[in-house]
Amino acid sequence: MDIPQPGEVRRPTIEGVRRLNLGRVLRLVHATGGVSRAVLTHETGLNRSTIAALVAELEAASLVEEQAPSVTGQVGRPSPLVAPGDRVVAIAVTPELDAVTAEVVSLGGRRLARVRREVASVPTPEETVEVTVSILEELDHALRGRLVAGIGLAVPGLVREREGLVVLAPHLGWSDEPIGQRLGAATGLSVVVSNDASLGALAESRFGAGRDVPNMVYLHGGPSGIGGGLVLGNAPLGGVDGFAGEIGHTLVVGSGRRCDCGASGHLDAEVRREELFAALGLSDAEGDRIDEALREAYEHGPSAELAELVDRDLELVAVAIANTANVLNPRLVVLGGFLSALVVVAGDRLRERVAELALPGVAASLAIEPAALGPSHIAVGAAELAFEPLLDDPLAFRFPATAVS
Amino acid sequence: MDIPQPGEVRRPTIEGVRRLNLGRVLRLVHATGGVSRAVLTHETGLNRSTIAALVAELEAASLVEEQAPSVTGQVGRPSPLVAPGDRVVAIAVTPELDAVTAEVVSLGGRRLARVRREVASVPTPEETVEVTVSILEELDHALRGRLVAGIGLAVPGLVREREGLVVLAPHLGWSDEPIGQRLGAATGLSVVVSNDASLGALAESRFGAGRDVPNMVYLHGGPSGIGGGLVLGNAPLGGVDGFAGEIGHTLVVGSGRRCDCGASGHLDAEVRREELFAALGLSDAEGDRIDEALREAYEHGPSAELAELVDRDLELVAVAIANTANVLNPRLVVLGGFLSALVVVAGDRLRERVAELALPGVAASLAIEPAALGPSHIAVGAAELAFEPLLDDPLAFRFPATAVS
DNA sequence: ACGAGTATGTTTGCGAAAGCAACATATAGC
DNA sequence: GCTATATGTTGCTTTCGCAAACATACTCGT
Repeated sequence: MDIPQPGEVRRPTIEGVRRLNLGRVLRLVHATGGVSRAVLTHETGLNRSTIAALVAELEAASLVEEQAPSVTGQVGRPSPLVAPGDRVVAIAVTPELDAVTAEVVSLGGRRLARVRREVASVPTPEETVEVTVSILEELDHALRGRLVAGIGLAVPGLVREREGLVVLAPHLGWSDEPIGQRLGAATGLSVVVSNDASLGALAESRFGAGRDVPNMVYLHGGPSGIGGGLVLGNAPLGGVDGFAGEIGHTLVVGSGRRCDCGASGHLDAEVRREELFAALGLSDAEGDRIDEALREAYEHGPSAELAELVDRDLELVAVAIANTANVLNPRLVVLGGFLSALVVVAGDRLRERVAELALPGVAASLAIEPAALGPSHIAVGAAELAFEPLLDDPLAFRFPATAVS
Repeated sequence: MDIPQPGEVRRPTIEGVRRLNLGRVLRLVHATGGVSRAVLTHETGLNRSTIAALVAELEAASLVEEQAPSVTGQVGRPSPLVAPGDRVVAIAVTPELDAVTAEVVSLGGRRLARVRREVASVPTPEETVEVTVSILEELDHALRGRLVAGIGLAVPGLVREREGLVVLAPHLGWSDEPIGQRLGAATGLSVVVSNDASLGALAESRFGAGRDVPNMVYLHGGPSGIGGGLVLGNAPLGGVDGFAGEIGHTLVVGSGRRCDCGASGHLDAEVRREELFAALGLSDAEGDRIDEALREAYEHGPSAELAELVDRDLELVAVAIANTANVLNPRLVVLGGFLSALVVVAGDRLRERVAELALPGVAASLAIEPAALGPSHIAVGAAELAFEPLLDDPLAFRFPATAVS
């Protein structure tokens, strides 16, 4: 249920080593979607015989499957492919203003099913639980015989991760909702709750633009404002309560507009999705088309109004990135949601401004990229979080009985 | 030589477990300055017999010493005290505008010797190396027979830690100086170089206000401006190059004064030590008396000019803290240098303003405290950093031959 | 002063886990 | 079909931490 905090020391007994190694192997299989045993050997630095034993143990637990070696054309005995077990899945739930969506994601990251259930009005926590349960019943056939590692719930707002508590989600109108507990009780599954942008960060870090980059900052522009997430040293940084990453609430202009949080001049208040959508003539529902629409507008020469808005947004985002980069010295900043559109049409100008605003050394090793994953990346991150306890200690993990047929 | 990055996995072999446990024990002995074997047993969760073996191994390497049990008045057989070996030391070097200081710090944190050598003009890297070598010769008697773990060099500026390279230290007039390498060659010792505020953060985290607080932000107001350091998950966060923590270069007012770094409105440009010193009638050399002087001024009622300056500084520091806290969600912010004086005279107002400016959840779990260590805490942090490789892998560590008599 | 109770140190044997070496096997290249 | 190469497989060895039994030194109560 917990995200392992960096610095939390695993019990350093001999069995602890086994658990660690099992976790490392399963993590590699999960991250790659399937690797040869030879690669596992090289990647972990462990002995051939040890890897064989570890894989056998994971296979006995149906967490991985060994498959015939693929034809590689390489010299030497072919190494069998170790693939994620297709019975193991996690469920990602995303409540939005007009719908609740649940997706079934397999170990290895394949999306097996997706059900979006529209709701008449902004869903309450109770409705979210109800709808989720109902979707799970609908998905019964797809889940029969599967091992469900848990549910990951992505909420646009402040979430106290340890307790599964939504402290404040202004756009959903939720406050102090112990939704993790409720959804857990209703489904019999273990539930992890997190901020949507933090989950986007996790997804981009593991499968997207941040692959192989250990120190990354993610900025997400969503319908409910600008959020962010941090991945430092390959681990998601949650902070004390799991609130970390709220880069939207950084001062970017003096005496600026009033922010929802009470302060003024925050990025979240100054750079608004609605404004960009209005300037482009896009409706709210066409959120996924923003990259394309903005690029088209720029190909034909943007209107003066649009150009001015983009320039202003760019400048303010540059300030926020420079501030954050000076504090964290990351290798990469990834922009997602409607912010990725800004990088697509004017990435070089953004990079230029950040280079001017950030400390020279910091700017020199900083890359700025648009998100590589599609709009469903938040679900991927939510599933990822739900898989985490399993990946940390594969054999100790107990799948809930209800989900096993 | 490297700071271990969180997420860097130690080779998980069986000998790796031993190394890890030896490190944990030595770290505990170092952090406490001496503990009973019984406490080590409870603290590590290891078996009595295991602890006995580990301590014996560390003792054989003269890293620790077992001493007669102290009279405790407790039931049961008394447990022998495990103290840091008094032969093991690190050397902290701090070049300043008008002097170079070297201190000998023993494992366990006791300061054994301190030599401050004044220089006529701001020391160049070459002079710093020369003076350090000369101080070490002077300290020869104190170092005879000791095991010197290494040198920690604290520099006010941007330091690429991995390479021991000072990228830019404006106040010393250094840029792109590979001082780590040079000082290493001149002394035959391994040298680690870091930013002074980052080292202050490390010291406060291990021995000061941040004891037992895993997530901490440190803000240091020194003669060369405002720097900072981060300790997250008990580990110092350096970022990609070791530049992380530059909270002084965060936007706190729109269209403000020009900062040395080229941007405007940064905390470092807006809150100046000189201004506070001038308002208090303090000379630059009386830096250590600032807490006292400001408190005295406030006891007698501050002048209108002073009160206005403090209020302004307070407000700007509050903005920087709120921004940083929203991004990192730490448990504690520690203010050092002249900034600690602000907390001492007006801590409650500062806390109040931060509570208004930061997100409610973030502010709720945030404490703001003045630094608990004296002005020499940067040296303590530098020694700490020099000890790090030894604490990480005690038996693999090889002391340089030159220092062993 | 002496025994009971308690916490800890010490010794010994055991089990778990990873490494290693020798052998077996499957591929590419000639 | 032979050789070189890379990998899987098997059995043995080493390291390490743990548990249990015993030894030791202290407090407390009588």
